[in-house]
This record gives sequence, structure tokens and C-alpha cells, in this order.
Amino acid sequence: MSDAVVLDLSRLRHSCGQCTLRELCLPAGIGAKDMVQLDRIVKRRHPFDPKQRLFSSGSESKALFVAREGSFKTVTYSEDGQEQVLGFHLPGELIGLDALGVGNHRCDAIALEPAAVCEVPLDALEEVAAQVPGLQHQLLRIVGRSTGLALDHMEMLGRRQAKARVLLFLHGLAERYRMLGHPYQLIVLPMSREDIANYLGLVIETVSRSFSRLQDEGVIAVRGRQVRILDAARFATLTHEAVTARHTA
Amino acid sequence: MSDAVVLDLSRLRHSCGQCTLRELCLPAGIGAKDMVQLDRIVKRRHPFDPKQRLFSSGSESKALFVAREGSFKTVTYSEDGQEQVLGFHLPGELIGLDALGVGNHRCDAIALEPAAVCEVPLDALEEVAAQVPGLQHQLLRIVGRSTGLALDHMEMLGRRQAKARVLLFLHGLAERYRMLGHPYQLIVLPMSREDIANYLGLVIETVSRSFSRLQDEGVIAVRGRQVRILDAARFATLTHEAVTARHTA
DNA sequence: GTTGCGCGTTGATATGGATCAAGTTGCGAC
DNA sequence: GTCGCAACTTGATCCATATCAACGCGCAAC
Repeated sequence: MSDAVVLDLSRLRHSCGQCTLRELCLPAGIGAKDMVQLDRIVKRRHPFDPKQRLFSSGSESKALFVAREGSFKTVTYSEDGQEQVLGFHLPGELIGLDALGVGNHRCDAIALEPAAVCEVPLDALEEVAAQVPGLQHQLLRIVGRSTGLALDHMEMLGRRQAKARVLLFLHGLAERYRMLGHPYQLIVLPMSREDIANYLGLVIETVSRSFSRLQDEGVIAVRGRQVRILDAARFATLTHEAVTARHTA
Repeated sequence: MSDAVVLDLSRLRHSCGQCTLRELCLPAGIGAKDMVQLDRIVKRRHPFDPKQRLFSSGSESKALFVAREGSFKTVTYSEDGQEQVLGFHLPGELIGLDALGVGNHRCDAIALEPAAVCEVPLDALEEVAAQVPGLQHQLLRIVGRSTGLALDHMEMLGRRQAKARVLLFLHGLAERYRMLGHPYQLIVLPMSREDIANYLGLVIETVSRSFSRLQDEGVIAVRGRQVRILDAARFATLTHEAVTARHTA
């Protein structure tokens, strides 16, 4: 998290105070003039209903998106229609990097709740990036970070027990919410149990049981999609153990 | 695969004829002069012994690498030293994109066999990219594609049967070798069963059994690390079924 | 209120793959 | 050659999680 805010962005783009894209301009020490230029290319797209698609697999990619309000999931489908959840995108996080490689999206982005996004046209972005020194570098950094998220996901899926996966999932979410300025204690899950199960490579019953057991142990309190971390220390310990222990031990 | 070769690279960089990085210069229609400039920044680093590290987690990232000869694996370690294999890098494929986000590597790259790499210093690359129009775009494309590989990996790990994972793994490898100009029928695995198991989220016994069963069915012939695809049609069918069928059905 | 339905939880059983254990094969050292 | 060791295979057993099934809760429609 950037500690020193060089420029007061909130005057220019009030809703992007905790926006991932903010890093496109700020830390590189870009002047206000350049930043206005960047700001100009960003479009706002407002109403997304739950289950509505932001983009679909195969469609041409012309822009990056940032979830402004509401969360999204990205998914792929096998030919028989089976969904595979690839990731979740909380408010302030980037969506659409998957298409950078080929120009076409290779997954669907679906709103989990009523949502709104900022849209950054790729051609305009690259144009600005060519002019503004440092922006191109920031772009690469951001893309790289999203790769990091994918790595986290893989570490979660790699031969871990169900409870460990759920713990890591919750921990990751809590961490991300914290980065976005939310209180750490209470997490309101924007996604269904089914999405979680799919994401973690489990079935929903197993996810449900894992939640229940963690609740039995007094670590968290679960009420539907509200998850409260009761014993932060124990939560951290268990998560740590989850990272450490694998089947092989 | 690029069908039309605009420029005869082999005269300039003879060993990069099927190099991933070739796309950095070729398809954007870059002139010979610019390409020479790009070529100039590439260093060659020769001898890597098996198990030797190209870079380690936490180390500062100053370059991208391309496996020129020999293959690599990338891994992370949990605190108790457990290895988690993130991916394999065949000759001609990129290594080191993981660090773009933060400037430090978040995994180790380890040679699986005697190897040699090309090294592309990041600062020089970005400098050239700023000057050469189109190169920056290509860079993003390549980074994006590597994200695609991570997605493939996740699809493999997401609640699939062991045999399906192995099939998808073999299919993916075969596909990549084909892209690199190798004959499709015979695959020589550069990695151990243990690495495969780790990558697929299985134990080595299960991987071994999956190989054996596929051999029993006459689909492949396994002799140590040599895998021959005997019945390409059936192999394709089974792989297709593997993609289609999940536990949930 | 009642009905219906999506979503989540809980319990009983089945099974795929992990674990434990014992070979087998390959290969370099000598 | 055979010794020794690492890599791989194969078999028997066990266990975590999938599967099957029933139930509860919240909420919107009426």
C-alpha cells in the first residue's frame, strides 16, 4: 500500500480513491497534467444487474475494467456447460487482463451483485502510456500482480485439505478487503457457496461443513454470507498451519 | 503460430528461431534497424546444471529469461519447505514474468536438465519498448499469454479426476512441443514423476498408476520419461472427455 | 397468513486417491 | 560384473471428500 499520496486524486476522480488503477499514475510521480490526460480516457459504465455479463469468452477485448461498485467473478465453461470459477474481483480491483495476450477474452466476467465499473479503453491507454513515462512500467506491474493472484489460487488448489482451502480463501479475502479499507473483522461474501466451492475445487457441502466446523471451534461466526472473525489470533494460526501442512506433511 | 516470417531472424540470432521473444519484434512489422537494437540488449547465459537455480524467491528481478536449451520448473515453498510446482518452461519459453508486479521474484526457477538461457534486462527492454512502437503492445500480449497458462493450470486442478489431470497435462505438453516444432508423437518428459504429481495436485503413485492405466488402454506407451502417443484419436477423445467431465458431471 | 423456491446446512454412505509397504528398473561408481 | 541408490511401479488398506438424501430457513408472490 502506498504510504505517501503525492497528489490528491479525490478532487479529480472522487470514486477512485482506493482504485487499483490509481497506481497507474501516482507512484511514478506523474504530474497533474499527465494525470488529467489519463483521467480523460476513463469511461464510466453504470448499471449491472446480478448475473449480468461484463464480457464473454471469445469477445474482442477493447478495454480494461475496474469494479467500482459491486463484485464480479470470472469463469470459464467446459463444453458441457460446466462452470469453472477463476477468480473474484472486489470493488476497486481490475478485470479483463486475461485478454491482453490474444486480444480476445478467454473467460466470462459476471456481476455477483448490482455493480458499476470504470472502463479504460486499451488503445487510448496504450497511447497515453507511450507518452507518459513510467506509466508503461506501472502497467506491467499491475499485470504482474494479477499473475500473483493466480499463483495464490493455484497454491490453494494444490493438494490441500478442504478446511485449509477455506481458511486460505477467507484469509485472502479478508486481506484484500483490508487493502481496500474495509474493517477486517467482518466479511460479507459477495458470492454463493457454490461459487466458493467451484473456486476451491470442492463441492458446496464440503465448503458448508468447513464453515460450520470453523464456527464450532469458535474461530469465526457464520450467518449466511456474513462471516465474522471472532478469534483473529487463532484464525491467523490456523491459516498459517494451513499454509504449512499438506497431505504429504 | 506466425505463418509469415517477415524477416529472417536466423541470420541475426540463430538460436532464437522458435523463440517466444521473437514475437516481441516480428509481427508488429518492425524494421531491421529497430530489431537490431532489441537484439543488442539480449545476453546469453550458458551453463546451468540440473537443479541449479536461475533465480530465487525474493531476489530482485532485473531481467526476463528465455529457456534456450533445457527446461525449467518454477516452484514456491511453504515455510516447512514443502515445494509447490507452479509451472514448467520448455525450451523457447519465457521465465521470470512473476516478478513484474513487484520487482522481486515470488518463486524459484530451477533447471530440470543441463540448460542455457537468454537474458533480457528489464530496464533495457523497457527503454527499447518506449522507443519502438508496437513493442510495448507485444510485451503486454506475451505477459497476458502467460496468464493464460496459469488459467490452464487452474482448470486442471479444479475438481478433476486423476486420469483427467494427467491427460490434460500430457495434452498440454504435446501441444506446446508441437508449437516449438517437435514431432507430436513422442514426448520426452524433462521432469520427474514427483514434479508432475506436485504440479497436478496428486501424489506420485497416483500419477504412476494413471500412466499405467493409459498404457493398459493402449493410448500411450510409457517407458520412463518417454511417452509415446500410440492412438492419437483416442488420446484426443479421452482428453476431450477429461475436459468435459467433472465430478459433478 | 400459505406456497414455492433458491440457498444453505446436516447426516449417511460410497469411492477415489492418499498412505503405507514392498518390489522393480535403470544407471553410475567401482 | 555387482553394489548402491534414486526413480518409478504395483499392491493393500484407510480416510477425506464426493455423492445421495433430507431438512431448515429466508424471502418474494399471492
